[in-house]
Amino acid sequence: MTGTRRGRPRTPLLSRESIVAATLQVIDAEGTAAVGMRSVARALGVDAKSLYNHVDGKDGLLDAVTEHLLGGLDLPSPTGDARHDLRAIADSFRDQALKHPQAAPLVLTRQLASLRALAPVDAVLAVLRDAGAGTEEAVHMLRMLLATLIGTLLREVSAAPAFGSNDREDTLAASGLPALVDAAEHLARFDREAEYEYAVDLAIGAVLHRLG
Amino acid sequence: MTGTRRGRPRTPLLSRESIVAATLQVIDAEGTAAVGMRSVARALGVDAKSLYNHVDGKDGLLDAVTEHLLGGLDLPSPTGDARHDLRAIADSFRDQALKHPQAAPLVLTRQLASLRALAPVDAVLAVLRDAGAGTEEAVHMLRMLLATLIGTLLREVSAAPAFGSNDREDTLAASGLPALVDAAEHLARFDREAEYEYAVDLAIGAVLHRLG
DNA sequence: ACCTGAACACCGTTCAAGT
DNA sequence: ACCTGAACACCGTTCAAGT
Repeated sequence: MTGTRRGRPRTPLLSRESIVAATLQVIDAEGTAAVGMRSVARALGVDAKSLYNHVDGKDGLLDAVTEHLLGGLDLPSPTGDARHDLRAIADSFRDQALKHPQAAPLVLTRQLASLRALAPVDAVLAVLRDAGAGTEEAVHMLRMLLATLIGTLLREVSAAPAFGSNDREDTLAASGLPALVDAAEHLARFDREAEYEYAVDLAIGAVLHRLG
Repeated sequence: MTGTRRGRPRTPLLSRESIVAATLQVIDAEGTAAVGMRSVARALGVDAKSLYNHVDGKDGLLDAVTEHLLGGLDLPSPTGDARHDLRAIADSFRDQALKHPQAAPLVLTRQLASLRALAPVDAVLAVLRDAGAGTEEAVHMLRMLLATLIGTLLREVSAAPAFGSNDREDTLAASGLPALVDAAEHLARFDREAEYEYAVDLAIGAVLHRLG
């Protein structure tokens, strides 16, 4: 008979959150390439196959991490000054991405069919609408700003060509390309903060200028 | 004794170029994820280990492909009109990336310490200098334009969030986020060509506007 | 409900051979 | 010089068991 159950319920060893946390540990310590069912399970002192009870394979694991990171965004409350508000949203995006620089490519490249991803989109659209953009125009502007931000952050976490951080000045100077030789000194330098500010301010300025 | 050699020299089965070509075949047919020493070797009718005679492991294989694609860029000759020239350079970059859409993330994210990557950089700097930018300013502008272009193209080949191609209009409308509900109709549409033009023109316009 | 043992079909890579 | 056989240390994943 299937009557009363015996034995303690035994609290589970794993949870979605503990798995996500362990994955971030692995990423911070050894990079995205080191993430695997086995390495994450090892960090939890458990067998790799156990993860399948909480997460939908390796791809689902990475989705869970991406969703967790997007959920950690803390969006600023709007002040009414469009330039300031757009910049503040971009900053909060960047802050969150740089908390786990090695994990940033996940947030910046994985497309998630999740409501988590939509809050920042809504925030940007709201600011643009308040600044006088039509709905269609606001969507174009959102996408342009997002492209610039993503391109900039990918470069900042070394997941996109920087032209500078890698190439040594003497290599550039020896290239024989005239404009490049001229600029070698500046190409060889790369100040992440300054480059971020320049790119994002220019993009935001362009959008606001178009709004008149 | 080590005298005269006997037997025909036998022309090699493989070459760096044939390997790169086979890799592109695999990528076009099954995507970057399907690239492996074994799958590429299979496409060539050869053993996986043979590739090591021509290419430095899997990473070297991907570098070779990236370098090949960058080498295929055909840069336009400058006309003296900065807006037109910058746009033409961006277009040639995009054309090359879209020849193998599945391979595009390679060119857009791998950083290559190769002279091949420097020709387009020189071209952009030359146009900016001619338009009156100082060397340091030109480098900042180059990097901003590159970030926008890379972000845009990554999205175009579905390697970055698009907010639209994936999310269905009804999902967006049901999100409860007011600005997003308002724009749901436009967010659900995504015209690659139009979005590319909007983003790149806005970025180029911003740079030229700053140059006065 | 949650964890694991056995098992499967994969990987990239080295190194000593073969021609 | 170039290709391969044998071998190694890895992967992700399924499924039937155990508690």
